[in-house]
Amino acid sequence: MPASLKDVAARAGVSVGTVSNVLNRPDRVAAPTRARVESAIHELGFVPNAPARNLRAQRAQVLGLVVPDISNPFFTDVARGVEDAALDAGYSVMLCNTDEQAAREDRYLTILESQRVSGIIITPARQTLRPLDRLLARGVAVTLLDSPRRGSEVCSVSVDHETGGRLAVGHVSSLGHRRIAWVAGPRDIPQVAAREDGVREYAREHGLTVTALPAESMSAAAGEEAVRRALAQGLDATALVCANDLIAVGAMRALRDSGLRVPGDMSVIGYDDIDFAASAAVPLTSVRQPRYELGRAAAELVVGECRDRSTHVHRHMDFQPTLVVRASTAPAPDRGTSTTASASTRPPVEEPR
Amino acid sequence: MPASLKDVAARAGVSVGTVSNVLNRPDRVAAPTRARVESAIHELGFVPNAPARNLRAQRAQVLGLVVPDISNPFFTDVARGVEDAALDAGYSVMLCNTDEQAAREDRYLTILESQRVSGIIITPARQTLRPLDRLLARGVAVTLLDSPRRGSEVCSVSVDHETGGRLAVGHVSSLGHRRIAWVAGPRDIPQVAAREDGVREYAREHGLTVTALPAESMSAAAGEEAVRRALAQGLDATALVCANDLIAVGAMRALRDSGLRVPGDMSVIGYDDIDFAASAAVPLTSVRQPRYELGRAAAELVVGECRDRSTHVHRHMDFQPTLVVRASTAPAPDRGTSTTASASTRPPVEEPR
DNA sequence: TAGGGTTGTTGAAACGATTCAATCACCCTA
DNA sequence: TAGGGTGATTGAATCGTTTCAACAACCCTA
Repeated sequence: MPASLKDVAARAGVSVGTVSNVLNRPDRVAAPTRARVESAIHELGFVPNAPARNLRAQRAQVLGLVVPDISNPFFTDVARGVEDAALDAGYSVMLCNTDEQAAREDRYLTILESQRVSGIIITPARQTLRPLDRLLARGVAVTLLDSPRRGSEVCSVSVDHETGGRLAVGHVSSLGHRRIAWVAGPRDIPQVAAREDGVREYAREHGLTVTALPAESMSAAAGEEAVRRALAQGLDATALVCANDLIAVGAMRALRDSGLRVPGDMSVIGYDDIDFAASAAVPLTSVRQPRYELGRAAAELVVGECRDRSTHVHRHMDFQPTLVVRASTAPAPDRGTSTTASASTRPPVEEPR
Repeated sequence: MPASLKDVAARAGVSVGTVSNVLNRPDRVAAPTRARVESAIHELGFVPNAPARNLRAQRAQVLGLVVPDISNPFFTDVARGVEDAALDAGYSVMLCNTDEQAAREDRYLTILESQRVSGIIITPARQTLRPLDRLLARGVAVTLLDSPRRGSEVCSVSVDHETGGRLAVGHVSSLGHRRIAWVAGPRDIPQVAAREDGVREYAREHGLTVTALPAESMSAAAGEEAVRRALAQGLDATALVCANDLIAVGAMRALRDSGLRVPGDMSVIGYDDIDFAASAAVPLTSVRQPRYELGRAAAELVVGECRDRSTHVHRHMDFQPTLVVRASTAPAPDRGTSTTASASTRPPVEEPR
C-alpha cells in the first residue's frame, strides 16, 4: 500500500536511480525530470522508508539518549537541548531511561546497537566505559554527558562539578559558616563525587568542618530521611550543602518538620537550580548548570563526529556553574545564641530570569 | 566488521535460515543445532540488525511519543510510564517534543512515518486528527493521550478533566468562596477547555461568579503575568482556580509580590499535582492525575493494537483525578473584613505519599 | 565528420534479515 | 522392504533503498 521509490519511478516514467538522485543529489538531475519526479512524489504521498535507507547506509539517523532518570528536571532540560539540536541536524532521538540500573543500561545499549544508531549521548550508570566498548568498536559516536572524562576515546560535555562544589561551600563559608554538613547520595555517582571533592578541598583549604550525611539516593525523600536521621542524632552544623536540589528540598522538609527555620537556624544550598528552586517554601540558593546548553552541545558534538568521522577529534567541553543566591542561605548564627535569625540579617535576594 | 546472520551461520555450519529460526522460533530447531548456533552468536558478539529486520517486517519495533513539552513534569512522568511499558514489550521509544507548534508536530509525524514506527502515543498540538490520517491509513496504531476522544478510529487514555475542573472549583466553593477567578492558558488546548467547562458548569449550577484571567501559555511566567495584570486592574475574587500547577506557582509569586497572602487573602488551587506542589512556598492544593499510569496504559494499548490488529477494538480509558488538599486553600474571608486570615482557620493539611 | 567532453539516466548489485516451499534424513509400520 | 509420516534444515525470494559503472544523447572542436 505505501508508495515506494519504484512506484514513484513508474509514475514519473524514470528509473528508481533517478528518483533516488532527486532525493539525495537534486543537482545531478535535469530540471524538467526533477519536476516530474517531485510531482509524482507529491501525488503518491511518498515517504521514504527509513529502515531500508538505514540498512543500506549501515547506520540509522538516530541518536540514543541514555540517562539515569528523565523525571529529574536536570535531564529533562538536557533532553530538550539534545532533541532540538538533533532535529536541526536531521536526527531523531531514542529515549533510554536507565533508572541507574546497570542491567537496564546494558539492555538499552544492546537495543541501540541493534538499531544501528549513529551516536549515543550517555550519563553512564557506573564508573566504567566497558559496556560502551562494543559500540565504540562499531564506530558509534559517543559523548559522555555530565560524567568525568575518561581517556580520550570519546567526547564529553560536563559541568565543572568540583568548581560547583567549591562555589556552594564557598558561599556559606563567606556567610560565616564553619561547620558544614554535606548531604549526598551514593558516592559512586561520579558527579556527586566531584562535587564532594570540591566541597572537601575548599573546606580543607579554609579550615571548615565537614560532616557527611549519606542519603540513599538523589531524591527529595532520601534527603528528607537523611537529614531527619542526622537531626535525631544531634547534628552539629549550621549549613547544609546538598548534592542536588531534590535533596535540598527534602532536607528543608525535614528541617521544617523539626521546627528548625531556614535560613535562621540552618542555611541550605542546593545544586542544579531546577525550575522550582525559586518557588520552594524558602526560595533555594543553588548552583546553576546550563542544562539545555549542555544537551545541545552534546548533540552537536555527536552529530559532528557522525558527519565527519575522519577529521573529528574528541573534545571535552566544560561548562561553568554559577551561584544563584536566594533566601535559603544567611549569615551563620553566633555560636550558642538564639536559633532565630531576624529577617534583616538576610543577604539581598537575587532572582535571575 | 559487525557480524551478520551469514557469519553466524558459517561459523555454526548451518544455513542462515536456521540461525534465524534459533532467534525467532527456537522450538523449531533441534537442541544440539541450537546450542551450536547460540555459541556462535555468543562468540561473534552478534547483534541483529534492526533496520534489516524492520525493512523485512514493514514496521519497526518502535513507538513514537509526541508531546507538547517534555519539560512539563506531567509529560515527564507520562514518558516514564510509556517507556517502562514499551521496554517490557520489547519496543523502543522515540521522543518527539512539539513545543505545541503545529509545524514541528507535522515534521515529527513525517519522521515517524518514515521510520515506520508501529505505534504513536500523542497529545496533538491542535484540535484536528488530520495530520494523523496518513499514519492511520498506513495502519499505525495511535493512542491519544490526555486529549478528548474523537471518533472511534483510535484508542485514547485521558483524565476526566471536566470532573477535575468541578473538583477544583467544588473544593473552594465548599470553603465558602463565591467569586472565583479561572487562570488559564489558551482555550484551544483541549485539556484546558475541558477543565474550564467543568469549572463553569459547576459554577453555574451553584451560582458562583467566574472571572477568566487569560494567560499566554501554561507556564509559571504566564501565570505570574496574568495575575499581576488582573491585580493591577482590581481583581474581584477570593480564590484562583488555575489550569495547572505551573500557572498556580506563578500566580502565587505574583500574589506574594503584591503583598497578598495565600491562603489568607486568596486561596489558590492548581492542577496536576506536580512533584513540587507539596514544597511550594505555600504547599499547593491541587488536582492529581495518575500520570505514570496514564503513560503505561497508553503504551499498553498501543502495543496491544500492534500485536493483534485483527481482534483489536479501540478503547477509551478514563482516569479519575483526585483532590489533594494542602495549605494554599482556606475558608473565604468574610466580605469586607480584614485580608489577614488567622492560621487557625485553615483546614487540616493532608499530605499523601 | 570523427572523436572527445559533458550531462543525464539507467540497471543491477548490494545491505541483512524473514519466510516458506522444497528437500533431506529418519523412523515406524504394513 | 517399500511407503508414509514426522521433524529438521536449506535455499532463494523479498523488503526499499543507495551507489556506481555503463550507457546514451548531445554539443563542440579539429
